[in-house]
Amino acid sequence: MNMQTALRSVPPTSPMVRGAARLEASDSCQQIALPSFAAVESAMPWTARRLRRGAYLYRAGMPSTALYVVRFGCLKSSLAADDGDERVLDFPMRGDLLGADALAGQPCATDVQALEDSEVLVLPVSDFESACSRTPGLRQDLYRHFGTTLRKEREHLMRLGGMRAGQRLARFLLELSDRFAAFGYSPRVFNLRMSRAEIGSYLGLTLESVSRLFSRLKDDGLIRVDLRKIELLEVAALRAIAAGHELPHEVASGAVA
Amino acid sequence: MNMQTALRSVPPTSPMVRGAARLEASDSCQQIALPSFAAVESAMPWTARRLRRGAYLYRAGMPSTALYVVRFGCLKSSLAADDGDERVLDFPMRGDLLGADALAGQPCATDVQALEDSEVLVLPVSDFESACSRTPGLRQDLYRHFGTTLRKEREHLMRLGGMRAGQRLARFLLELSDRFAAFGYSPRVFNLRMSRAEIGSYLGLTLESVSRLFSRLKDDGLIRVDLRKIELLEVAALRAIAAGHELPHEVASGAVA
DNA sequence: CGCGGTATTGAATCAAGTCAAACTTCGTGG
DNA sequence: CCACGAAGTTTGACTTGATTCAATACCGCG
Repeated sequence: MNMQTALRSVPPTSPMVRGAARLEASDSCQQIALPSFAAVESAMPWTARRLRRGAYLYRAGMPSTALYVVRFGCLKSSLAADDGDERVLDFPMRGDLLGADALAGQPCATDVQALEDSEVLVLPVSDFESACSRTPGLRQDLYRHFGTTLRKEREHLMRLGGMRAGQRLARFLLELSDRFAAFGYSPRVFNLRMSRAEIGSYLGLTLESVSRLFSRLKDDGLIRVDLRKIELLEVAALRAIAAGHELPHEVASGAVA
Repeated sequence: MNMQTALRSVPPTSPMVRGAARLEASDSCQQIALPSFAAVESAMPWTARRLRRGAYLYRAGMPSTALYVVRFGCLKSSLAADDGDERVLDFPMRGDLLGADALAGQPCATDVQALEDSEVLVLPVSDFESACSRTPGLRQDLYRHFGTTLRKEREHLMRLGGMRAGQRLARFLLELSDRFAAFGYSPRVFNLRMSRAEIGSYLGLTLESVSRLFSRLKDDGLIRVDLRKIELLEVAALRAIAAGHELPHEVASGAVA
């Protein structure tokens, strides 16, 4: 397909896009999804693949040939509903594992598109599977990955069913905050990589509702928001909203405690 | 339908509930989730466990020790939202695999309760894991299982986000119909095992809405419904609704066939 | 028989969606 | 570098689908 597009336009600094086995511990990308990955004894060939903003890693229906671990950037996995328009399922970021359908020998189930310039580690499925057969720890990691993925989906289900719009958005912001924090970035100030429409699709809301909710949070002094620049001002209050306490009513008029 | 094996209650003294390795092909329970399970060469100890209506297979937070495959019956997996009330995540039935958290060494993530008298196959996790290490096919099945589970969750996500209430219920009914059909039961006439409240929780609706929607479908002549007894009369029209075409307008007015 | 859990139905309310318009930002190419 | 058009965002007015509250009916069961 479009292998050429973003494939190996590798940084001039590192001539080695290919490697085998053990990555340095500092390469934290796989630490999260596959902690024991670095400990794999046998050679495990891998490739890096760069994606420009807007480029697709793969699309639904394509034969799946590899697993991917996000090294940096932010992507969007989505699926076209039968009524045509897309529904956003997740925003994979550093450390997230993608393309697990490959393990089941099934075609790609979703579209995955880069929201900003990103890079993923490519793990050919056959290599991975054979590594799995040799390495219980890797299997374990994989199970854990599936477990946490399912858990996240479940939580997402909770969000969509029976949760007010404000609650959903508050959760979304806090989740993003946590993820950025885990990367060592600021949990209070960050840039959204996705549009209002994409957030809305993810949360089961319209883009207008998302916009309105942002404005509301801003008016209430809980966040600062300018386009995609976000700053969380009252995390405690946000947590309260996320927990369902719609508003402790006139939260902190002056109390920044 | 419920084979005699079902009649073995579970007195601790009964040696008959234990077995090893290859189950008969007729024991279709694992065919669905784990096709190659029956082909496992080495001994794979298993136990059957019966659950009375209302009994819990496990509860969220409990240490997980085994995988389960439903042999017959209908269960409910749910999770208490932080606001207290429970959210139904799934209605596992024959062939469905439960408790995959065990593989990741994590505690049970959900509550699982029997909606009617049910039986599950118990597969101790250590045995299962060792069988996995020896049997690529079993691993493959497992991957496939995770793949389809994720796919189902995704579909469920689609339902909850951006889908009208009528659409959700229509989908729910058709999905049930398909599952029953796969079991060899009638896809047109069946009994709901769950209450309106549970359906509502599953679909992200209130029980009143569910009730109303049932009545509406009945009035429109698409289904016959009496409490939990369901008969699908106009499957095509239901599919149309499920697909988003709200109503092909005055469907078959007169055809109560 | 009457009781408790379950289901249906109605009326009023409200949250979120829809439609529409104005405005800002961003990227592209002149 | 600026201008332009496309895309993204905000905001308003209005509509509506679904919830909420509440009353009633029903089934199954002891």
